[in-house]
Amino acid sequence: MLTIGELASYVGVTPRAVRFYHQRGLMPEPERDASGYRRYGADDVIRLTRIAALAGAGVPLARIAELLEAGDEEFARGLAAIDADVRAQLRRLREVRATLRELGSADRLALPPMMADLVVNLRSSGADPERVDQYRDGWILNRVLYPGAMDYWLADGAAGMLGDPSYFSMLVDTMRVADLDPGDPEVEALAQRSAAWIIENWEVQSQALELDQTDATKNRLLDGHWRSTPAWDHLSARIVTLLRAHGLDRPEFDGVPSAEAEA
Amino acid sequence: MLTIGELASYVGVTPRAVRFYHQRGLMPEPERDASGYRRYGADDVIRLTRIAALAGAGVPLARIAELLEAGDEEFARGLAAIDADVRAQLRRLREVRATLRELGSADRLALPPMMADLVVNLRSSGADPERVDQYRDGWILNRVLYPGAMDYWLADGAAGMLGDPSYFSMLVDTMRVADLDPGDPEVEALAQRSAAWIIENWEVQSQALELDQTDATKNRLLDGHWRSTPAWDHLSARIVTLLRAHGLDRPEFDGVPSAEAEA
DNA sequence: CTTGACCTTGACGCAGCGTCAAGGTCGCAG
DNA sequence: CTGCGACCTTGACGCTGCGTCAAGGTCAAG
Repeated sequence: MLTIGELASYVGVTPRAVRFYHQRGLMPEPERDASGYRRYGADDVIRLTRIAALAGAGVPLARIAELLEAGDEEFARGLAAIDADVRAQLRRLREVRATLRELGSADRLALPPMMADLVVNLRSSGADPERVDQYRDGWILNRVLYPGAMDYWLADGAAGMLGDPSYFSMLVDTMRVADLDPGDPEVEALAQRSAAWIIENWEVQSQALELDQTDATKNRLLDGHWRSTPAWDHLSARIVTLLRAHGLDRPEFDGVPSAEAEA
Repeated sequence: MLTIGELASYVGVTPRAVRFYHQRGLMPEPERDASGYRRYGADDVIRLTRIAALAGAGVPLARIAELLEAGDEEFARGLAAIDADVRAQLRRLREVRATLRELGSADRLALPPMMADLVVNLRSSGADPERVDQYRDGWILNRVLYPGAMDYWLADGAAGMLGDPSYFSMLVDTMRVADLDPGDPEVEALAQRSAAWIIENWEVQSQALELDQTDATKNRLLDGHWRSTPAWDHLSARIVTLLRAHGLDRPEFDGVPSAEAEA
């Protein structure tokens, strides 16, 4: 007759695991000797071996209990179900790996690759790192709040728009003017270029925004994120003004303080 | 400003998860409004998004905290470590799947395929199911107690021995005689055939047993497992006698009651 | 004013054991 | 005979990442 330690070591598990299996009803409690030690026989070795084989394959203990009592076909069906489970886990992990690769760096975290590329390029263009962080976070925010718009935008227009060198150069300039005086002529020049670019791409831009329910709370969050320097406030106010003068408007613009109110 | 439920739903997690992240220090506790509700802003949305992205990739929360504070290279190194981790999990799961396939049915559980095949064939040969169970369990026991012997045996001799039709026919007969009278001539005939077969394969058999330390406790377990009917007891006693008469012996034989003692 | 949907803190539950803690036992060496 | 170290016993807490009550307060709409 074996003690619990011997039993466990033969099968390759720990005594604690064996006691746990008793508690869960996977194995019957064996008889005790005079001093209260558990004493095991050949049957217990066999049963524990079968349990360990299933547990090692990742089968949940509750299911092991059923499987060991089940007939052969039921056993096979149970295993098939477990295999399907394992396959699902494998798929999950593979996706996770893909995600991890996509992440690659902090700038890629939570952003689709195309956006992330833009952020990375912007950073290496010598722009103020904190502004780049802010730009990146703005996209994250946008994506979370208006995922439909982002998807549409990426699928339909981004290849052309985000790859456009003139967009990138606008971006670099936008980063640069953040800390200038709002009245600086560079700010006004950038507002003109930006408005022109938006007008050119108006269709794609506004269509995208139709896909999600725009919502005052969300817009306030986005506005709040961008409103950080006087130059940027002025810039966005000017752009809105220019667009409206061109007959283009969006409900979202209402949150932006008008250039007139500033003065 | 957002409530915890809004924040959570935007990012796609539950309020409970957000509170948990606070507790673990992944996110700072935000300010409360007049009635004690947590109020969140854009920064919180961004941070939570980044957290959720990492958590969704299976990164342990403790590590997420470090990663979010880390610089870009450290971030990349951290991700590489996590990726290695995920790869290890993938390997594990793939092994598990292989094991599951190998299991296939209750008879294959905890047995190498070759043994399992034998058991399956034996079962379909019409042998008494309970005897087949006992035979199968005997192999499981053997494998657990003397794994070295099993490995050697399978690698070196099993292909020839276990595939041998005469071994299989012996096996079928062994199942059949279990409930006969020990004095039945069939039992004696089987003993003769079995002894002859063992003598023929003596080298492989005894070499295998040298690989593990044979141990009285283990042998008692094995003996106890087989000693179940008078006919089988007699059968094994006769086989041992015949082998010894041929000059072949093993320490393990000592546990088997001699045919003379029976009489 | 009443609902119903949120919010608050606090606590337990889940899987599968690992890991003390505090005490009793076994077997062997001195 | 006595120690000593390696076992055994039960009981209880710890780990991960939240889910899920419970018991109460709050908010917005009808």
